[in-house]
Amino acid sequence: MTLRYGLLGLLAEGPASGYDITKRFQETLAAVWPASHPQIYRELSRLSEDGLIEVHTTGPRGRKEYKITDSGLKEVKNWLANSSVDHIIRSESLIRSFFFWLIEPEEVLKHLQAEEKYFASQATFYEGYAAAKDRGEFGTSKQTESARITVEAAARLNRSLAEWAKWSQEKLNHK
Amino acid sequence: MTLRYGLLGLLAEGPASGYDITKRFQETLAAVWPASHPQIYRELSRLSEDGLIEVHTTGPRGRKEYKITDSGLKEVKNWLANSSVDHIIRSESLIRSFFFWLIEPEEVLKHLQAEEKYFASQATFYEGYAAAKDRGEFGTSKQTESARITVEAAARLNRSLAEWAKWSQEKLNHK
DNA sequence: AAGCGCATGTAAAGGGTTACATGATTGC
DNA sequence: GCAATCATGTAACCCTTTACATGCGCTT
Repeated sequence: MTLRYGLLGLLAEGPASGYDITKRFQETLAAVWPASHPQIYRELSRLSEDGLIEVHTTGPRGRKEYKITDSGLKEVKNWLANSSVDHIIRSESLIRSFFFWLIEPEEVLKHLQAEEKYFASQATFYEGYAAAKDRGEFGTSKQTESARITVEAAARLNRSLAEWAKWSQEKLNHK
Repeated sequence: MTLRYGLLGLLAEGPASGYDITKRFQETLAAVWPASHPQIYRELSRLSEDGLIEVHTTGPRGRKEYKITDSGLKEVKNWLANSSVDHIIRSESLIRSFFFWLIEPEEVLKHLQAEEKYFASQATFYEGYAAAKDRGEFGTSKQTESARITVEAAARLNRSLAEWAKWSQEKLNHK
């Protein structure tokens, strides 16, 4: 159901087509909830069937702009305010660490170095994004303020995983 | 494919039945990669078909103990050493934050308080677990050392999300 | 007129959850 | 004898990914 609410949330900002939303998802939400275009188009059809969104305008090349309906807006708000949070997190990166004992320490170190580099570069990216938002480069709308909070989480998560990878290397070296 | 390698990894420690592995998954890997028993039984059948594991002994109540084969062991090791890491992380908790602007600040604060509490309690749990491991309560095997690294990640992740939730509340209050 | 990017979709296959179902053994 | 727990599985459904498919519009 999460994708459903993600789409409603994006449409709450204003009308958009499946294509627009796909791009928006890639740009902003891919870090916390990836979604591919077939999935998005299908879910938009369902939302439309259920009356939570409706076709606003049609453009060239069969472009369909969707608009959120009143019941759709009610639905997202209710999700945000009253539903319980699903805390499940899956990380291939972390499950791998559980099995490090199966390979040679040198290979583990090599792996952890690459992981540290990856997470650090991600963290740096989000930290820079956060700083730009703080300088006001994306305006001061409510939406921007919420996005700032999400970016903070992405930055912190990646930074702490980078530090974890570093800590793990030290742990392996000192014994 | 990740579940597949997770099962092979657990079986690399020694023979176990689907039931045993389900429990083991619940206890140790649920934090980083949840798996339900139907999924596990199905994957074990496939692994057996593919010759990566084999039935070792059969016990009471149709209990089947599986044992990893040489090619199975080769397969996990190869996964760990040579395959590229999938860094995708999905978090409903974080995608929600992107849409905070849709609800009242008081509701956001209430929500963030609950989130902070949840993540902090998880963090405390894993930190305690890590401390127990450091006191040697789980022995000093290679497996324990790897698990220690995974637990460290779980602790850090949850701690940083708890801090993020706290930071977000302050951010909302100071403006 | 050719090629690129816009824009929308379908199809197939696999991953994952939830509910249902069954029977055996152990402990009280 | 009864209840709890062990132990395995099937079925139905939904979510997600990857590959395939198509046609329009703009730019060069």
